Amino acid sequence: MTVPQRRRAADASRPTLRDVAQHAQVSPMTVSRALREDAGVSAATRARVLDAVASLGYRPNEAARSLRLGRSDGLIGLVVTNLANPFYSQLALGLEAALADKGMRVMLGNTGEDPARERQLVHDFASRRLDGVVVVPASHDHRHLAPEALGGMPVVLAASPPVRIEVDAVLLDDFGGTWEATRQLIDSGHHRIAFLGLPAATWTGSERYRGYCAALEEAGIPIDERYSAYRQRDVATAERSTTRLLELPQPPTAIFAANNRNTIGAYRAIRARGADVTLAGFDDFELADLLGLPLRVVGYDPGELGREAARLLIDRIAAAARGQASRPQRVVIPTRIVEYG
Amino acid sequence: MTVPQRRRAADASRPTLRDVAQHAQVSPMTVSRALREDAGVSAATRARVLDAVASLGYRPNEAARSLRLGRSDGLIGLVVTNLANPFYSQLALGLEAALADKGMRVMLGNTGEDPARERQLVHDFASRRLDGVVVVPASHDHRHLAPEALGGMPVVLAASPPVRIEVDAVLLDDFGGTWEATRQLIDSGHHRIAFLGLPAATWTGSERYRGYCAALEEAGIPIDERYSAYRQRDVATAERSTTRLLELPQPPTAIFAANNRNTIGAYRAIRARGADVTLAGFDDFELADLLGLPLRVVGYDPGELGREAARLLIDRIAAAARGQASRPQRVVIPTRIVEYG
DNA sequence: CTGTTAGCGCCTTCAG
DNA sequence: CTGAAGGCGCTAACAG
Repeated sequence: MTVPQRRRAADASRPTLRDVAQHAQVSPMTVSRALREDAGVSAATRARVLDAVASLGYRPNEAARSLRLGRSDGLIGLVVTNLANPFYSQLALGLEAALADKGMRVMLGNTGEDPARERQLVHDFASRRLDGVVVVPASHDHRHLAPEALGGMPVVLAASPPVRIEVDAVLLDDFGGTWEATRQLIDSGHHRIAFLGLPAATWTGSERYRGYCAALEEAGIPIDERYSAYRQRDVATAERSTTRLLELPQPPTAIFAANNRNTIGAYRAIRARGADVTLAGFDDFELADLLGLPLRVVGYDPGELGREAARLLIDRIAAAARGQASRPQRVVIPTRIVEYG
Repeated sequence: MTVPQRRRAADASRPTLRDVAQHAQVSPMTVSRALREDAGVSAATRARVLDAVASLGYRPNEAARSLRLGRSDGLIGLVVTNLANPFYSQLALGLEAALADKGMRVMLGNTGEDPARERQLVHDFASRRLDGVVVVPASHDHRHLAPEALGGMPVVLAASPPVRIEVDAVLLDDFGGTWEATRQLIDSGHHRIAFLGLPAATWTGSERYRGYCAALEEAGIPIDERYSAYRQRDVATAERSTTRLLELPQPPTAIFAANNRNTIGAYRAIRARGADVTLAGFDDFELADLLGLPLRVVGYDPGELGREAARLLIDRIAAAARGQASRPQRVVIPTRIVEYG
């Protein structure tokens, strides 16, 4: 029978609570308490402990802590569809900042719009016992995102409301922002307004289309399908769709683009043809003011989405820890119209 | 004496390996082996195990695994200065993608250019026993980033080479890219070329300035300090600095901007004054082609930085696991000149 | 091929 | 105010 070694050899591994205890001539328990400021440790002892911690360069092992506590220590997952999109990276930054304030961290996952990958990621996050997860869903049916399916891990959706599950969500005022911008186009005398849309199956896509339709309807302008049949996600496709719109016998005099990809694609097409069309779109973006074309965008603070998601998640986690279950909340981030050019 | 309860009550906690073992009528060890495809489990047993896993919805507890193995399971830290900058978010995306391929994950940290926060983040990551960390340093002295100071956690620097420590690094061809772009400005007949720089204490700032100086020197053009004394990080400051340059008695006929913030700031100033100045800069950016001004940029693939960092780190981690220590590597991502307008 | 033993580092519970 | 015991879920090292 071999003697089990207390430490896995003299490798570069960090000192443990035991080492600190030995160094400070106290029991491990006392060190643990001293470090967590658990009332009931004399000032003198605490000082000795902190001294030992400093001189050994001790840092607690989060894995052990997690295991013992049954939860990760302040780790939140973030699942987005495309981090290269400034919208999501700013959301990530807002989330990171809000959590870092509370000593928490973000674990990152990118789905590339693939629902299978989304499912895989949240399950992995659940395995890792993260305290919670913020998801910008790529899927339409969210049942795999239910906390009950994830070992009780709280979930907050961002940019899209829950479907077939009940969880908190942070949303943009997709409908209202689009409605307002469209109304302003109408007010400036436009009647033939085209809509350059996102895939209709997406929440943002359909809400923004709804806002557009509502504004037209309200003004008594019939919705002409020829002006709204194009649904695309990337700049190149948006550009082609716009070109087709501009080639109609009676081209639109204004275009509302459902997001920054579409706005930029539309801009490229308009500029390439030197067309006389007024452009408006959802999402503000850098350099929007320098395009040399009157442009009206629906702006908002993407970081705020992240910060609000953090808030909802932290509240939810705290409630769960107390065994409380409250009704899912829904927060809407306001939008504002910004005019350029 | 109380009976210690095996499970912490009937809460929403996930089934454990033991539960699976019981369900499959085998020992926990067998389940462990079956799941990790550790050779030496009969096909029949494995099938029973997998069955039990499926019916219980079992997922391994990563915290326990980490604790037992003394390392986190495929977790890499990423510390950047500003995730809102597309450069870093694309780097993050490249890293995430490269790691996800190997079942690994990224933990995110944003320093906001604050060295104190950088130090805090890497130490926290070390506490969490991450397998390694990629850092875009905000600090100038990197001793706090030495693996020896971090419990042996491997470190890879990005965008900036190590100072006072020896670790792997992924760099851009800051010098070469700038040199080439400046040379091209000279070749097109420019003599009074201004340099709109980053803080001189930064690696990228000084390397790019060096490239600019080298090109001028090579062409026999003396370096005129009045054309290169401005060093700034954000668009607004760059715009003001450019305006000052344009107001010189003998304004420059061309400007090289050290990064996309400076290029955009310069563009704003040039456009506001309707100045006749040729613009070039480091970093490609969206809409660069639509500014309606001839523009030459030093382009490269930011995602490649992340992917290369992943590669270096994975190699380093594997080597460390084998107890090998090889010389630090340095990878340089090539740049290319892109012309617009 | 499968099971037993022991312990990773920490914290909850109970004794002193 | 401090210490001892024990176990969170998993797996390396030994039996059988």
